[in-house]
Amino acid sequence: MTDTLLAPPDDPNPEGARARILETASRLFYQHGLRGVGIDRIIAESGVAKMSFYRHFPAKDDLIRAYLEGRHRRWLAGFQARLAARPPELAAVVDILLAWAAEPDYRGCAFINAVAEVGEGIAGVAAIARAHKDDLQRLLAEWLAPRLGERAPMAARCAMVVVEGLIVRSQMGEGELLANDGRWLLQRVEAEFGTE
Amino acid sequence: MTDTLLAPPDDPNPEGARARILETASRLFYQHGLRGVGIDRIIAESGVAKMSFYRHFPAKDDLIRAYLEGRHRRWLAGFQARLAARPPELAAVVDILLAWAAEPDYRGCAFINAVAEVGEGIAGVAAIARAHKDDLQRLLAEWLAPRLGERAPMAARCAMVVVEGLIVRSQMGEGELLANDGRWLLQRVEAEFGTE
DNA sequence: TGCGCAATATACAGACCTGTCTACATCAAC
DNA sequence: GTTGATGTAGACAGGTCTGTATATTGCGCA
Repeated sequence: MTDTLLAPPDDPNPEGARARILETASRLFYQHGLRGVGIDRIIAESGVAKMSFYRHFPAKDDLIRAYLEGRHRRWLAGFQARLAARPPELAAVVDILLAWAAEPDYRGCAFINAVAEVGEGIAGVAAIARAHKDDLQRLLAEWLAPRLGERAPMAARCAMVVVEGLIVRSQMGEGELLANDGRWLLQRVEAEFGTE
Repeated sequence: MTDTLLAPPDDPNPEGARARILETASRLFYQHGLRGVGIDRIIAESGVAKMSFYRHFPAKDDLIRAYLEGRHRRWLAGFQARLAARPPELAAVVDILLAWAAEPDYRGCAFINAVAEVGEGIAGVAAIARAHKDDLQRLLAEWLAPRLGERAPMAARCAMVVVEGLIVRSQMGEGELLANDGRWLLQRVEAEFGTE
């Protein structure tokens, strides 16, 4: 299992201008925000010529969408791998989220952050973020299905509210008792939808 | 009661450069993000000269902090006024939040958004945001106290996780079943901490 | 009347940002 | 060997951003 929640890059080959640009942009965008990082910095830190950049990404917004789509795939892959390693009890979700939040460069959910920053200001961003959350909810529902049956989708929907709350509160530095509260809330969800 | 959750400005007098600047900045910063609005636009839309602006706010970051502090006071005042009008049952919180989320210019929590956008990038922003959340949690605990007694602080802490989840999910456009899920989750919290 | 203060209008400096352009190097395929 | 795709290096245009400087106006007040 990887050290970080995020699965490794699609293209592990550090050669290739496009892969290097995406890798650098992912790190910088997540850390400093979409508008907090300029093209020049991404070009400099990825060791690529400006013309190479604009050959692969006609505009900065294209890079932003590619970053979000890549992160969507990698984050979900990493999350799914960790989920699959545990029986379908929602306490596992709290463990995974809090291990993620404890990573040194943790800055919350990249998709919440992107919507919070630019809203509808960059075409496609809101749609990608929504798709990410939908896929995560679906993933949870499928994982819960063996235990909760046809009620799994409803449980996943409720769990998502708690999941978002845990992500945001840990981002705001409220790390103290999140493990207890999160575990307890999700146990309630599980109990509700697990019983007949 | 006001039409919006936000209480009216501290200085309802639209005369005075400082008040007009803050009013304009509040609207624009909330709507387009801190880095998405330039000084020039704020100056133009508030009908103020550039020198007047810099007399009141030595730098843009000072305006940003003033905006967040003002919003902190006004939002909490508006929320408290609505809470006070209802008996301390957590379903009221869901009603208030969803009425807020239904306002036409709703874009989530200004403090979550500010932290999501700039993180530690602007001095003081993270601290103001944390103070806002702490005060909100305290307010909830005090409101719940007549009903839940000494367990009110714990209930408020759990409720905050759900509150953040509801705010973020409604911001991401997931408005469908939030009322049901939110009400149900908070009823669980209430039941847990209300029984002996 | 004249002083002082707050505000206005506007020009400007210097940095940074996105995106384009030219010129050249490498290398594989046909 | 020529062609085309991919890459590097760096200058440049045009816009926007923050923040400063200059000159002027309106007004209360002594």
